[in-house]
Amino acid sequence: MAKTAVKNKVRRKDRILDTAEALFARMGFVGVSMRMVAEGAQVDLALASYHFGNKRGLFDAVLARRSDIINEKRLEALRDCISSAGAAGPELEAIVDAFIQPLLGVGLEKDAGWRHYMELIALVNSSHELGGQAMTQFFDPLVNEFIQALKKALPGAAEEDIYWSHHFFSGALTLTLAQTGRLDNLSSGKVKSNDLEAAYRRMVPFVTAGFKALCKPEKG
Amino acid sequence: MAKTAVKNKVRRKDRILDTAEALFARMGFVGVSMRMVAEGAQVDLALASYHFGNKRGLFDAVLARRSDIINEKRLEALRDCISSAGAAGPELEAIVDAFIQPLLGVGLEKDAGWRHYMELIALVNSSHELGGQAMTQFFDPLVNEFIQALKKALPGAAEEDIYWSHHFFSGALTLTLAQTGRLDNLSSGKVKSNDLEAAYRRMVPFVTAGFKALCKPEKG
DNA sequence: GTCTATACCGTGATAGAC
DNA sequence: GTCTATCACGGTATAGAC
Repeated sequence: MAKTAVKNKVRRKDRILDTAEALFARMGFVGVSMRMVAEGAQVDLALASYHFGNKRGLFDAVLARRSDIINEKRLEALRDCISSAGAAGPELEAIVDAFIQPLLGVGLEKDAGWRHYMELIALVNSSHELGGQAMTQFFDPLVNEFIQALKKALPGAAEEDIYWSHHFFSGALTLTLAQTGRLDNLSSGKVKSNDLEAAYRRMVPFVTAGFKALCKPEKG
Repeated sequence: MAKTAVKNKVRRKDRILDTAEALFARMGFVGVSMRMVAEGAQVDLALASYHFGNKRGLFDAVLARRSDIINEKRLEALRDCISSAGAAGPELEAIVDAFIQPLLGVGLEKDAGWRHYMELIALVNSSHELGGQAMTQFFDPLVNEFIQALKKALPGAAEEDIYWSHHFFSGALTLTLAQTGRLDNLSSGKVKSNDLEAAYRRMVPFVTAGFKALCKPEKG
């Protein structure tokens, strides 16, 4: 039937995206071949090029698919904490929470697709080549919304201090998303780098205190 | 002369390392070919394999060369702040400073070689593939020294909290080392991601406050 | 939309001359 | 130590049948 054909078509396209996501996360853009993607997705080699134009088009499609989803959730969380706060705006801690809760606090890491996506974001954010381009494109429209809320919650703070604080926040978050296991080695197994719930609980107070210490009202 | 021959030999080996460092930093391990390294170093293709065994050997040699240098400086800074402190040990802030000052506070970014190396470390630390392996190998012996000092400066704190705090610290630091320009875009040019001195000044109070907020003495 | 087949080029590695 | 030459393989991309 037509229904089945359409369903099948979608399935293949999504299978290609899923496979590419997992491979890009583990081996980076250049480390992945179109052959590997096709094989993993159990699809013909030419099909990925047909759907996404070329390898870079596939890569961007992988990034865009879940950034749309996650940014919507984060924006919703931000709007929620703004609307439930008074006229003075939400507390700093609530803003910090809204930024990471949709990523770290909902068990996404149990889903293999999301886990691969998180690893990929970690890689991209720290890449001198892609970090200033792809992250700006896919995430910074959302980050700007958070920056506005942070400015309100930190009255009198220098803009530069807010941007740097958010940068440190971003570094802590994305390294966490990478789940490299380094922390397991370092702590002789006492801490698990894939325990995102534990990271989430601790990142909120850590980062909130950092913002408060750095973003004090300007003198004069 | 023999002198010149040896000098030339060393020069070539170092040229290979310098070129590989720059290329690995920008394109990652798989993104770089031995041919690109040879061409950049103006050296024959087979020479890199001769000196370093294979591509992975070259990569490890690149990582090891400067990690030895930088870790020695950091250890020296740590020992200095320990010996100038009293029996109670150094302040938390001094330990945090010792960890990043040799990297961020001495103008290393003006040297192209060091800049490439910093970009490379950023990439490796966030890589699910390499982060839990190469970083453990090349940096964690040093990190363990710092963890010991942190434990003394944060009496009664849970070990897990100290490890997580250091992890957030590491994320903030390595994203800074990447110098991706994302911060420039986000702030409309008000903040420059390659201004490591500005990052250094701000990271110390940010991270110190984070440690203090998270690593409080355990109850009961 | 899907697949077969293939063009064409770059890859890491090494054997062997000098 | 250095270089030439070469191997066997895997890379992206696409033309064209169905």
